[in-house]
Amino acid sequence: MTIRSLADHVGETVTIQGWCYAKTGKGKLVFLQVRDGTGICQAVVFRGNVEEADFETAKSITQESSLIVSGTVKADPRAPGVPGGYELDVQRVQLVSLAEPYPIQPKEHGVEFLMQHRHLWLRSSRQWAAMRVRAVIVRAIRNWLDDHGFLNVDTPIITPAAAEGTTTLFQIDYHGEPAYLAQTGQLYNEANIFAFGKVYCFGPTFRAEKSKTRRHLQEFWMVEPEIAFCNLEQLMEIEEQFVSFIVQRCLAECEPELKVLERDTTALQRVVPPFPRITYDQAVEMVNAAAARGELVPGYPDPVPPLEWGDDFGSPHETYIAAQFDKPVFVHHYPTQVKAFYMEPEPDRPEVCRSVDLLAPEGYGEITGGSERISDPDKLIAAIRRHNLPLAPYEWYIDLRRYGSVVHSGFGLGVERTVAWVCGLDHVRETIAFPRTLTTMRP
RNA sequence: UCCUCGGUAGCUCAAUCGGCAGAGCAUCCGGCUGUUAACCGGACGGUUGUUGGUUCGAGUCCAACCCGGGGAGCCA
Repeated sequence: MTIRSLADHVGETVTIQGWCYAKTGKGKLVFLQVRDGTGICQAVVFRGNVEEADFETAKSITQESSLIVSGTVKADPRAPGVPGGYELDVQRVQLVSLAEPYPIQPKEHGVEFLMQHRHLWLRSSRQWAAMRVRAVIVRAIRNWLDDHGFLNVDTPIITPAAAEGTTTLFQIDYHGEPAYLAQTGQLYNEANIFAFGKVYCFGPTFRAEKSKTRRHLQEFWMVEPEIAFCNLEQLMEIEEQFVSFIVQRCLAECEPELKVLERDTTALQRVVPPFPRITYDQAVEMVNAAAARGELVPGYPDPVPPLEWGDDFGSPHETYIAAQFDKPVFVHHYPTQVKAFYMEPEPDRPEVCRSVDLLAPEGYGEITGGSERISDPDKLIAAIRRHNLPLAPYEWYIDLRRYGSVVHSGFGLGVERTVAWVCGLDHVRETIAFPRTLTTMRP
């Protein structure tokens, strides 16, 4: 019997095993908020309805003590909880283990304190809700890809030097040879599509960036689909279907969780195809027009900074652009010089490339980044040289263009940013059970 | 790396001009039949991040360092 399904058992006598989330009392009444992992339910212990010993037990129970309660399920609009509206009229209370004084109280705490108690903080309702939404998002990701002909082929986490500069890579010792934790599985994905057509990898990735913002973790999860016989326009169609499915699945399955998180779901209901598409050129114009008017960036104290054509967007630019739309927005055809070497330049305008980022609304930033990949071996070799990268480590990658090359595209979606956006959380550290931030590795 | 804000009781915070270290919550004891972060009464609780300096006197002023929050750059 789970609290999640309490509504289906009104009038029945049920047993719940869980933990005491909170307790209040009033003389001959004790109200226990009981958690069982699926929700929170109020258990009402009235002195006249239980054995004297059980009433004394209920009175003595401390926050987070483990317990087993039996009682009759009653619908009562006064009953708090998740989903709420139902409570237990208790007949039996059994203490399993009395908890020592619990450090986390149902009130405001500082970030540092909560992070030090992450192993306990996870029990709090908002953290519980976010982890459950994350699990639904992960399942939706896999379901959609599996149902649309993508084969899950995971890529290595230990990788040799990519030669793109190792400052943002975590180095490890590979039997005497330096190796690095993967930042992406994309190059391997490109090998895999030639064997399987459509693939995705899904796993943790690592960035040793000195980033200390609400959007950054040192270790984060990314799903990277890659598709053979797919150009940039087709890629955007796939992305909008994929992202919309994820969001709609959360709306369908996570109503209690989103309520706990106090998420305004009307913004999420709008997330259906098609998403608006603008070019980098148009985005620069928008930004510079706003800068000329001295417009403020939502959430920032400063006006929109102006931009030179050819510069990559900063966070304030992305936030401003995304705020002009009430859905995620595609920005495509970035300058070739600011993007990775493997992105296909536009044939009749090589200063821009066939790349696309998807910016989430409400300041959650870039949630996907993708592109059409260079499919001609000579163009790829030229691009590698232009970026001053050594050819030797990329020989296998160039090979992919030598043996049956095709137009192909792919993208990566950051799980934590997606969870933060869907949940309306203001920091990605709350979207993963044990976040690795610039300053926190414990617990 | 840079900018910015902060560090006082287990937690969240206060302390006026540099002049006795204070509350609420939590915990413990007592009371209450509808509580929602309950309420009422009582008790317990301090190396003011560290080191040095100025001063009759420093939580408060100065210097250096440590730790944390927010942001920039970079990125998903």
